[in-house]
Amino acid sequence: MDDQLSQDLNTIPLLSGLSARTLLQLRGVALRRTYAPGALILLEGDPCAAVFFIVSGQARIYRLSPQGRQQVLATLGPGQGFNTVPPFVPEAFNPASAEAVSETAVLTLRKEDFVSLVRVCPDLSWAILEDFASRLLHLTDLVEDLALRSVRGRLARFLLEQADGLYVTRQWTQDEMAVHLGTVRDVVGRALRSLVDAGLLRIERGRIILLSREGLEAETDS
Amino acid sequence: MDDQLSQDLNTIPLLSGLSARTLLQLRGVALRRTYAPGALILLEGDPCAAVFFIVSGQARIYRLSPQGRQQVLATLGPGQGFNTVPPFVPEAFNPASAEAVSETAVLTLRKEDFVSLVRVCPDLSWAILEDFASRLLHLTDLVEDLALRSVRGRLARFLLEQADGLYVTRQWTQDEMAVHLGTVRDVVGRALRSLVDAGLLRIERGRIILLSREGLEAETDS
DNA sequence: CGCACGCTACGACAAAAGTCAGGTTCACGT
DNA sequence: ACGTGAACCTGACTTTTGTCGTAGCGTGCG
Repeated sequence: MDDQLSQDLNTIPLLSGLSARTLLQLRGVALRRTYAPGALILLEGDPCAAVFFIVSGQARIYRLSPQGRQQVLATLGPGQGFNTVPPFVPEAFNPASAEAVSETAVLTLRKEDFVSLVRVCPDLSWAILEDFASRLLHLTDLVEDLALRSVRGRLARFLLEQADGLYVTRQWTQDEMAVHLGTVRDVVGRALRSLVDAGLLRIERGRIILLSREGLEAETDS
Repeated sequence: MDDQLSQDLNTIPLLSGLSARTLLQLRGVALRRTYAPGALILLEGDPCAAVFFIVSGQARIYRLSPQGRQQVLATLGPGQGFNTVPPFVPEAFNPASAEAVSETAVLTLRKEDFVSLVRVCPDLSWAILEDFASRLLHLTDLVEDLALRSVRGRLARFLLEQADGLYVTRQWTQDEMAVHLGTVRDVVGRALRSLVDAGLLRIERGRIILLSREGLEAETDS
């Protein structure tokens, strides 16, 4: 019983807690797929056919504007699910696009299978409630950011979030930051420089050093 | 059994579908309160003590910036609930402020009562899932609006949404629109005028007339 | 009637955000 | 070594957004 699919299921907290009986059922309907880096997993506006859970790799969830600008809603890693919202509303369309950041493996469930699973399993429905709740909070923060803060303020917040202590080690390109902050590369570049000029940051190859968390916190408002 | 509380419960779809037994339980723990127009119902950042359901009136849910600017997240009417999210996350703080728009009556449940109610009642938890799902979609749209559209575009979308056919009858002040659109009064004023100049709107006392829904749809992108 | 108040109009201005073009650096593969 | 492309820097420029002060206009009320 510890084949590929079982291992995959174990990496997904939402599903791994299910009863042995439900798991057995699940094995019959779950499908495993992999995507190359950059591959489109689903397109916003399409009818919702399935829900996804990431086994390995990362996926970026985003919206596109008519002009082609992006806004990232979330970047998800192993164990997290996406496109789990539309099954619960009457007209089920994918609310956002998703693409693989790195080589990414997912489990998919047809919408109907997912819904009936949730119906019979209170634990699962509770887990999804918690998931939705935290996503609502996250989106609310994002809305506040976009509506009430300048790019500079958003960038400061973003860096504070990303930083592990004083160091942001993950390599972010300005373009990536831009789509997270709801703006464009050039503007991120300027904002970064202006924070550097203000003595709040230092940029070295491959990482960013926060010289003053307090200073950045202050930039946060406005 | 058809006292005040029963009537109140009946106006709330989320709760009215509960079993007679659960309802009885509910009657013991639900509290009725009323708020004058403009009264603050809850303040963002405070520890979450209770969840709310509107019996009559309206409530505006919003976030405040350090500078005092607002962003409205939702305006809710009878039957709808708010502050229902924090009970599902580990550290429960009110995610937003709420104030009564008109004279407003609410039922409140202590967080713990609400949670145990959800735990024992699958119908309720399903209903909340649906509620959360539609709120996630709504917030996602809001994020796209704020990140990817100009004020002009947002205003166009807003008016199209508000309009019943070609007429927006509800009296919106520019200030109210501004807090919905994540901007300030002056800017809404300018955007309105520019849409009027473009021949897409006419403004009469007490209402706004959309002269061309197609034209406004076009303004929608950007 | 006259006054206060809320809402709006308008113009001038400042700041922020977005756009564009040219040039630099650096990693990578041939 | 060389070319290529991605990422980034830079400055100039436009547009959008935000801010301010002043003024008009209607409604309601003493």
